Amino acid sequence: MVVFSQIRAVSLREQVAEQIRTAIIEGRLSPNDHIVEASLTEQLGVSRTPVREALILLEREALVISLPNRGCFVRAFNAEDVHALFSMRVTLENFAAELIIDHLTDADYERLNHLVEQQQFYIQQADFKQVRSTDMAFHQHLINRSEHPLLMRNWQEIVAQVAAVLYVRAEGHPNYDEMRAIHDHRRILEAYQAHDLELLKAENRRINQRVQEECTQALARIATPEGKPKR
Amino acid sequence: MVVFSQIRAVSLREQVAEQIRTAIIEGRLSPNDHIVEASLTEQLGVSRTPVREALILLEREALVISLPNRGCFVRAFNAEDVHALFSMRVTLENFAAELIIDHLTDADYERLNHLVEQQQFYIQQADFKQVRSTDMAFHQHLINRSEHPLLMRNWQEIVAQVAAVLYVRAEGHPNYDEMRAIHDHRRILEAYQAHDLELLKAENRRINQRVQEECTQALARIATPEGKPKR
DNA sequence: CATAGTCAAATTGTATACAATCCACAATCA
DNA sequence: TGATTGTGGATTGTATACAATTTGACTATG
Repeated sequence: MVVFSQIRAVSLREQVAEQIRTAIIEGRLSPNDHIVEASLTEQLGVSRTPVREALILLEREALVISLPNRGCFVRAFNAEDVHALFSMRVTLENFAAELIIDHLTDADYERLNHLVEQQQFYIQQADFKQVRSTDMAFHQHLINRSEHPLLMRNWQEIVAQVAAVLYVRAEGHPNYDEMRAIHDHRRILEAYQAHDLELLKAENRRINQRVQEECTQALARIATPEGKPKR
Repeated sequence: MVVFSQIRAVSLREQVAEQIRTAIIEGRLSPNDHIVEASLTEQLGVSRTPVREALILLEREALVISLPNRGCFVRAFNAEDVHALFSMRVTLENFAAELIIDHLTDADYERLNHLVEQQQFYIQQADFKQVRSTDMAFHQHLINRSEHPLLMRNWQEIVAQVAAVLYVRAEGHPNYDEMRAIHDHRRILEAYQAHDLELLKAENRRINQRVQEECTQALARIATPEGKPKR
């Protein structure tokens, strides 16, 4: 008899990490910004210890870069980074595809279709935060369905980077056609339902290739002259 | 005039992490062991802060599991974990293969052949620590050659787990034929030199499949009755 | 006998204090 | 003037002190 859901205390470390992560993804912290521990300590009302520990987590997600005795800087993505990011994403998504293509249930398709419709709705509402969120949920569902702990872990580590880069696309590519994602997702679903692994992989490659190019272009448009962490 | 080589300060955090990592890989810390911060503080002669930070790093490598307010426990691998580990390893190695198969130079082949010969030498010397080390160096060289930062990062995160599991194989599979690895590596090199990506991928799958089975068997042999972290 | 309540020991989580390091800029000298 | 060398302030790295949580044994109680 399952009535209650798990309660878990979430440590300050995690809360701090989540706040910084969101700030980076939403662009409130800009690339190459120096993250000073003492400043976060003040703003968040916690001591330096959880702040430091949060920064160690974020360094592992490659959202910040830590230089010894100099501190943490918000990661700046260049074209090569974006390429690496999306090529890894394809690799992981295609791995997930191999694992799940013959195991998706009607409930999965229902859920995935629902997410696509929801995303379309949010596009019409011009609520782009929710658009990103449902978009990510679509991909996340496929990954989770693999029930592969390492895959899910590695995915989690790049998903924040992807989000950060997609924010850049939104900035530097204002007239981006959000409906493309809807069509992409539908084609992915069709390939899954046809149990056509090769088609699916090709679609994933094609889509990520395109998104990568969009991000790279956006990146070039808002090109920051400086390249490396400064202060 | 180059006289001196670079000095880089390596933080206590990293040193502590390295010590714990090695202890786990070499089996001096056993699965499900409770890692008490205060105890490490004494043994290593540093304060709790770098110890805590090192444990956060190791948790990301999935070598330890941290339970809130209860502490860190040495990761225990079961058959599913081993399966997940090696399937991810194949995925990453095959991704690397795609990236580098047409870009390996004579210097690369020379280096790789040298590593194989070196490994064979250490097998004859029965120096199994060095055998593991050169074996890993072979795979590491291929990964590094991809120059794909995310791939190298993800690889780094599973390499310690692989090492820990291979230690289990050594324990529970004492009459393991070390020469198999030599043949495997030669076949990998042949596939690379033939520029036959599909053959290469198949070899990787076959090899990892076999190693996985060996590890699973070894695991079953030294089966610890208890399953979950206790204390 | 089973259940609930209480408390102490161990351990982790957090805050703060102190030491080491880095960097910018002034001071010095050829 | 230009290069090099002190010096101070800011910032991170480390140590330690204090608070919160968990756990298990023990007791009380029906």
